[in-house]
Amino acid sequence: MTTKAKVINEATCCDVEESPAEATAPDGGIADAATLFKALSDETRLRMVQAMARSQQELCECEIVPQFGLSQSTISYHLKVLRQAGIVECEKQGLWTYCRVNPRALMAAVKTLADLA
Amino acid sequence: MTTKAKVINEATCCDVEESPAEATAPDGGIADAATLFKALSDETRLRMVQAMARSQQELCECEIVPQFGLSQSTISYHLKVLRQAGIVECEKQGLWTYCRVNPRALMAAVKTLADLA
DNA sequence: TCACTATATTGACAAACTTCGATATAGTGC
DNA sequence: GCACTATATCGAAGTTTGTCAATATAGTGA
Repeated sequence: MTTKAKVINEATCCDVEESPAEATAPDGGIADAATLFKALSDETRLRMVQAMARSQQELCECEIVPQFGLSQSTISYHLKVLRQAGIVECEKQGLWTYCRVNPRALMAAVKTLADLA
Repeated sequence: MTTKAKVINEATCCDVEESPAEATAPDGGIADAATLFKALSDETRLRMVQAMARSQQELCECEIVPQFGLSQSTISYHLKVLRQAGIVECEKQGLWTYCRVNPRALMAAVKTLADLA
């Protein structure tokens, strides 16, 4: 590896040969982690997840809508983003859709982050 | 709380009185958490953090640039985002800027995530 | 001083995201 | 069937993000 310590007495700093192998290596799930963090990067979605986490029961989407002052279609969109990232799981029961946090997805993110710290 | 369990025998689901107090309450740092996750939501930035975490020494920005196939200004931009989110810390030494991960910021994110799981 | 190096900033542009209203889909109950 | 409810999807508008080339700023060393 060409990792370089703080040695000031060097001519130039940037004569590092490129290592695309490392850059494009199958880094375990960095792309997945990015998707996950992107889903969590919106304040509304974070609050939605928080509401689900705090509720002991599964939350119905129609209970979420009035709490956020956003249109139903917007909430539905955010829920979709969260579902696609695997952060929440929803179950349809007749007309209603019940949602809950998927702790395993969050814990995977925790692990990724902890490895970077 | 009007949190509702899975009780199917109800007329309508949505006669929940709005509770903006709960929605706009001073939720400890949800906005900060969103900023932090936003900084981590880009694959390039995640890889940059990963590179810094893996390197035992502090990394010089000029070492990062050739590894990502992106322009110097783009890398500089991403570094700025990471710095502003508190995820990395940089130190200028003459011409070079040395960067390292700030584990405390990452651990704060870990805590936020774990609380949601 | 001058040439060179590393980094930051600016302006432009395309792509992606967030939001809405309108509309579509589908279950419930009369 | 019909009216009503809950969700999903679509299309449009406005905002934000990621990227680059060009340029600016600043340190180094002859």
